Amino acid sequence: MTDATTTRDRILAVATDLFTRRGYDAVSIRDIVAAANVNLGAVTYHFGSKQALYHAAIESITEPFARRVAALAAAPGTPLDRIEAIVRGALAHLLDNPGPPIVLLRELSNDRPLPPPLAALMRRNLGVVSAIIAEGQRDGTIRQGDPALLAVTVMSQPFFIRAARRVVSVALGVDPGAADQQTRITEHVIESVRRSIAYTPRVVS
Amino acid sequence: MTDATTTRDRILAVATDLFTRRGYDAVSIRDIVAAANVNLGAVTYHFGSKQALYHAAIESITEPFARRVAALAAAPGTPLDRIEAIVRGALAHLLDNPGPPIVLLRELSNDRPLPPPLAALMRRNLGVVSAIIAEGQRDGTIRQGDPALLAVTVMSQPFFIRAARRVVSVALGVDPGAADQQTRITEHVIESVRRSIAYTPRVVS
DNA sequence: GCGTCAGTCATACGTTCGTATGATATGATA
DNA sequence: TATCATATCATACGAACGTATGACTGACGC
Repeated sequence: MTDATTTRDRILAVATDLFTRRGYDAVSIRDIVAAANVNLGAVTYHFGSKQALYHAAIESITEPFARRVAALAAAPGTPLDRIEAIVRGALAHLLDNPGPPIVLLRELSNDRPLPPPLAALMRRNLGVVSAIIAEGQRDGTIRQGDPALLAVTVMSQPFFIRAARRVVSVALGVDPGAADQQTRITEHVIESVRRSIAYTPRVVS
Repeated sequence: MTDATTTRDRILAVATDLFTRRGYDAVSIRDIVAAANVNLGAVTYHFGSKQALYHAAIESITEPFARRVAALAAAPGTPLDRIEAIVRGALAHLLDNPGPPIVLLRELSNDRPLPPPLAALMRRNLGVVSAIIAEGQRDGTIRQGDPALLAVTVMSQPFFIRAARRVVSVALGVDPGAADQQTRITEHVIESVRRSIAYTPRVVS
């Protein structure tokens, strides 16, 4: 079962899974090579070090996500619609691939420098979203405010909802992984995001 | 300088700081006792184990935060005003005490069971907020929707903004620790939260 | 004065860690 | 067939880990 790919690929796949679920420090090279059924020396040989493997794992997680967001941002539509499409797409992606939010939040919560692939992901996504927001502000469909801060508010929702799945689970008292729950959560997030950034003549006093 | 308190208290203070900044696995008992200027055996003696010390550290972080939120929730005012006061108070607290969001997000991002004091914090805060939201829904000032999900949306904002300080810093291109930035960020969060939960006759199409 | 006992201390135990080393196997090229 | 780079393998190394142990210290009640 583990022999379908090359040693290098198997290591990367296993490492991505373990690092995501447990974090860098809680995963040893020996854990990885055991799960991948390869020799202890293979990680050093193929990646150079544990840290280099970690960065490669992050890269393999963040790249598809950033590509998807970029594609949605480039689609036609009004700024608000494109934001909604991005949030919807991001949430869908993250519900299937919990890697990015989990790793990002974990890395944001310690003092070590942000791994380069993660910093790149942030810059790409926030840049894309805040450009759309600025566009919406110019045509009057999005409320005033710092586009960068608004972008953080927008993108934080899918990230937080997914990373804090266990919070949501406690809050709802049900399993948030069920399909109908996912739909409910998605619609809730979309509605909240739209409300928090759309232009409205007046907010209820 | 480190002799002002008892050995036990010094260990707890140092451990809280280190665990918060680096995470459980990245901090060794030897790190802690060195920083606290106490003997290696002191942690085992006073707390029993590294894990027990970790839980004590979490407790010391979350307790004041939960107390503050509970106090704000019990103050008089309309539901929306109390929500705003809670968000404002939570943000102020978290800007000075980054412990709770950092540790919470880190713990949410791995497979291990949530440490009991953290689970308790979540339940207390989300319970308090969703009760206020339900009250606001009954008197028509807060929009319809699952109170628990709305509570997550509300409380996620101060947590995320604080935990993702480095995201905000990248997004804004400035140091978010500066006082004027903090004010800007606070007002932004308040506005976003109010918009996302307040009842409005109609959202802009 | 003298046990008693909570607290502190140096040190040791067994384990696991990341990485290094050198031998062996494999497969394409000549 | 001989050569040679690539890959895999079993081990070894020194360091750091959490925890255990037993000796020492000093204040207190008797």
